[in-house]
Amino acid sequence: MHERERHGIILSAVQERPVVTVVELCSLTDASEATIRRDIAALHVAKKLRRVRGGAEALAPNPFPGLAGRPFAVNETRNIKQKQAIARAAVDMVEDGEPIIINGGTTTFQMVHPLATRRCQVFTNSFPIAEHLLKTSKNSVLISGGVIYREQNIVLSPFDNDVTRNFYARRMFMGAQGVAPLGVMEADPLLIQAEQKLIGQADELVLLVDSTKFKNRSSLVLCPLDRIDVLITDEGIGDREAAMIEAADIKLIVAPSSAAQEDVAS
Amino acid sequence: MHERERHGIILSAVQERPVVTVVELCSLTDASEATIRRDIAALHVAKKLRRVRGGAEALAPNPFPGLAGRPFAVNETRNIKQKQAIARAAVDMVEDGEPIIINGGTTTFQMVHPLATRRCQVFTNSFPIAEHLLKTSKNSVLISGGVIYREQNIVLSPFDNDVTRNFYARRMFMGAQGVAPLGVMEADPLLIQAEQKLIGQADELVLLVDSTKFKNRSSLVLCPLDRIDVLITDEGIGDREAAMIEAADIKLIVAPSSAAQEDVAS
DNA sequence: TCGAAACGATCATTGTCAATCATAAAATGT
DNA sequence: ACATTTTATGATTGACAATGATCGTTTCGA
Repeated sequence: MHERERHGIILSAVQERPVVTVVELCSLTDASEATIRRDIAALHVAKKLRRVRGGAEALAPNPFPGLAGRPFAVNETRNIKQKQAIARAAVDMVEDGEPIIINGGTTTFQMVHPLATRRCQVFTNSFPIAEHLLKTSKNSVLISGGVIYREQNIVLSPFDNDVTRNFYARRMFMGAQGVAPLGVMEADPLLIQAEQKLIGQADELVLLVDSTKFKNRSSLVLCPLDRIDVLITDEGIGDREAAMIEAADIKLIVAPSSAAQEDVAS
Repeated sequence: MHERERHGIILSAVQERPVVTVVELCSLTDASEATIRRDIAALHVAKKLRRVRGGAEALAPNPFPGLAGRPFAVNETRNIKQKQAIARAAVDMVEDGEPIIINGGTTTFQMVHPLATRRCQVFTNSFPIAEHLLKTSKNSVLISGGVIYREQNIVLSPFDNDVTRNFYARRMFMGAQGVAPLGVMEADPLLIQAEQKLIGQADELVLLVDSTKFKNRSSLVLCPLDRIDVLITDEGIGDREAAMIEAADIKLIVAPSSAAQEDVAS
């Protein structure tokens, strides 16, 4: 782990949460507290964040006040820029008025921003996505019913006969923990359940994964690769992975992450 | 939990309702009373809120407490004090851990405040209630699935086979537009549908209506009076109405509106 | 007036910080 | 090629701030 890497992790963590503690950053970066403090101090004088006792906080207030106090897990806040570019490319696929399904996740959550000016019919199992779309857009929002899991930020019914079965869309957008020749991988059994329920309610599965996900190997196989129709990722994807995707007959979309990035202030 | 985080939680809690007690903030933040007092004192000198005995209050009263960005219709925010007293009496009926059903509505919404320090299992079709309980309490929250109606602030599935049918509780708490010898009256067809779905999933129906509702005559009969088991109202109820309620074999609870009032500045 | 709740002060404990030193890897000089 | 310097990092320690618990006092309502 190099200095740049750590700084990137620290900055993305700070951007999505009001405060991040030194200890949290230690476990994120496998660095010692001393190093994290030095990093925070350096980023502080560079005016990239504000140093506070116990950790660091973002300079600008959190742009998603709806999520304050109940953020996504910290280790899922990385690669924000790539995720935003991917989410934008995903939203570019849909037309106004079109019904879509969005599965919960940190990458798919980024779709709420480009969706703010749209008027689609969105079905989701993610409470934060529903909340955000409800408050900041005119999209028609549907939510699946069931228990609201705070940690995973999803709504999941233990029963099969819920409203999910009555919604159908041409496209479903989903995230994942990892992508491998074996298939799409996910870590959390609850997320697997939630995604399984939604797969099958759409013709076309669109997978949103930043390029680091190709290196992840989670333990649970969500579905085989050939179930996926479109995969959107960022420019960090390697040739081998791209070949793997296209060999599985998946349409590969690489979201431009350089040009359209600087204007995004999250 | 660190200082900044607590301050954020305290400030958002104070903005969502006129007054927050120290004890409520303790259960929200898992901090001790001493720490909360220190935080409130610090935020007071920082002019972020006003310190009052028992807790803290917002500097500028929020005209639509709890409903940032998407308030209920303004004419439904009347009789706030009575509604809060009624809601408190309703929450007093339930024990920690008990499953309850709360139907959407402005009166039932007030239950989120006394529920903040509880740990019940709450099933609701109200998006704001679910949202609030998720963010400001440790209750287990379940939500019905379906279309989220912005105006009525409820989630309603057009299908019968949703998760609602799989949840059962001893008590259901509901509001209404009016109460007459004919039965419980409601104005909005959507609300009728939503309430109809929930009635039947509970043994006991508890109706929360402020005393002005006895004069309302809406057009739609939700259910006959004898379907109601308990009715909670405020001291403004007249003798004739009280007699009517007890004639229908309904347990009448009059929430004391004087004692618990003065701390409420709406 | 009395009792309960809230408050303020105090103190022990815990957690956080800054300074210092040791180690290892990379860069540099001989 | 070898030794030295530089740099980044991790570990240790004493100082200090934050927290939680206790206890006596004050405030408020009955």
